[in-house]
Amino acid sequence: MPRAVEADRLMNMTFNRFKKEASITEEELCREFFNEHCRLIKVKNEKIAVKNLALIIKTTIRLSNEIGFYSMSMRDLSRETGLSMGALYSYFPGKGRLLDMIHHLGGKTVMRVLQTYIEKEESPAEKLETAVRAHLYLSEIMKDMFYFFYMETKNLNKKNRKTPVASELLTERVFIDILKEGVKKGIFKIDDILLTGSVIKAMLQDWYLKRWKYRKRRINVEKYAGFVIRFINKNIIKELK
Amino acid sequence: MPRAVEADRLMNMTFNRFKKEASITEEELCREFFNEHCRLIKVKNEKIAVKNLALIIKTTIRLSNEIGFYSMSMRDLSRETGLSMGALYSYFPGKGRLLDMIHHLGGKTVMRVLQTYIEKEESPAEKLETAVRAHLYLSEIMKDMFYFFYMETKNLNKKNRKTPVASELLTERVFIDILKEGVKKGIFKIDDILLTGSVIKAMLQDWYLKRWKYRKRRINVEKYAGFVIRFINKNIIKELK
DNA sequence: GTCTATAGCCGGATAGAC
DNA sequence: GTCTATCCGGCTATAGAC
Repeated sequence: MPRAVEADRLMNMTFNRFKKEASITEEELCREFFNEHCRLIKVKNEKIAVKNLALIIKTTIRLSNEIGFYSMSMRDLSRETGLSMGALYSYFPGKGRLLDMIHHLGGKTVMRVLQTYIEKEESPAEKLETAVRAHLYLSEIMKDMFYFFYMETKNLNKKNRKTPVASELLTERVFIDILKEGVKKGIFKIDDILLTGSVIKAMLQDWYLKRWKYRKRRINVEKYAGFVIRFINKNIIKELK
Repeated sequence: MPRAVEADRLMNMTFNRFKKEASITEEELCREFFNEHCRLIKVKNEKIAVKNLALIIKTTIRLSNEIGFYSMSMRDLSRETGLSMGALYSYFPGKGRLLDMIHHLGGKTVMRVLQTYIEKEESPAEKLETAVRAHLYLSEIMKDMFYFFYMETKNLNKKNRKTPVASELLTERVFIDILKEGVKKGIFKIDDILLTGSVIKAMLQDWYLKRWKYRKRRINVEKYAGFVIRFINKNIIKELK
């Protein structure tokens, strides 16, 4: 591949480019949230509702990540959002349901974005790199939400408790499918596809579970992505170099 | 290295061998717990205290892993242990302190065992394999406790909140030091030691954070350990094969 | 739509009998 | 050492005024 073309291709995958393209704005997500749950939301004015939902969701995630969802009282949420107790309850039916609703929103968003990006690529090697970068970049944009998802699963009600497990397996499957395709086409050589998929997922999760560590060490998401991709490739690319 | 000798060396590192050698019994840990905190424990008869502490700690970890420490009420703990509310409070000063005390015990145990095993080895390559296996095997023996540590950090009181962070960095450092030594001796070739250490840690943690996944797939700890070691080695051993 | 005030309940902790 | 009975503070959730 000519150097210029390769450089151009790689340019597509920078974090800034992804951020612009994906354009996952708080407002857009909250509008989706509002439309999906309008039956449960007493406030009917969309403009007001979306604005306050953004505030409520953002604050819930922040407080939960600081002290845990269960430790966060409705009074805390009221104080930090500036909305009264009564007002809060016109945006969701109860504390437990709020957690379920946020989880639901997040799960949908992640899979949608991931799939969109992977479908663009042709070769398994490119698909893999794209999937790794898309996952890492997405978790960088929505880092608080990713952390929140991971830590606050036990507080979900029984009906939704399986959602994170399913979501874990679903994103892992995306990687496993790419690996399988690569092996089939003779591009990858892999001893254990299932375990390779697992550790890829583990490395991706580490990025948002140990944010404090990587921030302190001044490692940005692009550097981490590059490292992870090379680390994986050493194990799966036939005759590297 | 002759085949028989290598086989013999590897024999030392099977999970069963480790389990026997390390001999980390519940009772021994609880005796340590009792001696360390006897000032706070009202029950003075060691035999009774150790027996009930074992019950309390085990039940606390089980319930916390099911529904979260914060969701677990003292009444739940009373019901599940068969001890009355009053009795529970003669074993620890309060719910919050119980959490701190269990964390303290666990952190100490992990580092002690890890260090003991690593010190036995000579070459960096052997040290690395031993460290990986010791960490995985230990987390297999104490899997509930490891999971508990990871998930229940936000509920610690402020004074102890830094303990898990410190512990994360401490065990990571063990691996980074081994990597550095290997590079210095010309055995390893590593682009980024810090990041390599990070992803090693991430792969080790995945073992106890996703127990359900690996159990379902019938992957045992030895298979996982072997895979992880090969995965790492492909990235750090000079001129493999 | 948002507020204040309050109902009603649950959970941590303890006193004191055995 | 362990139990039962009870206190009390803080929590979620709602009623009703504005």
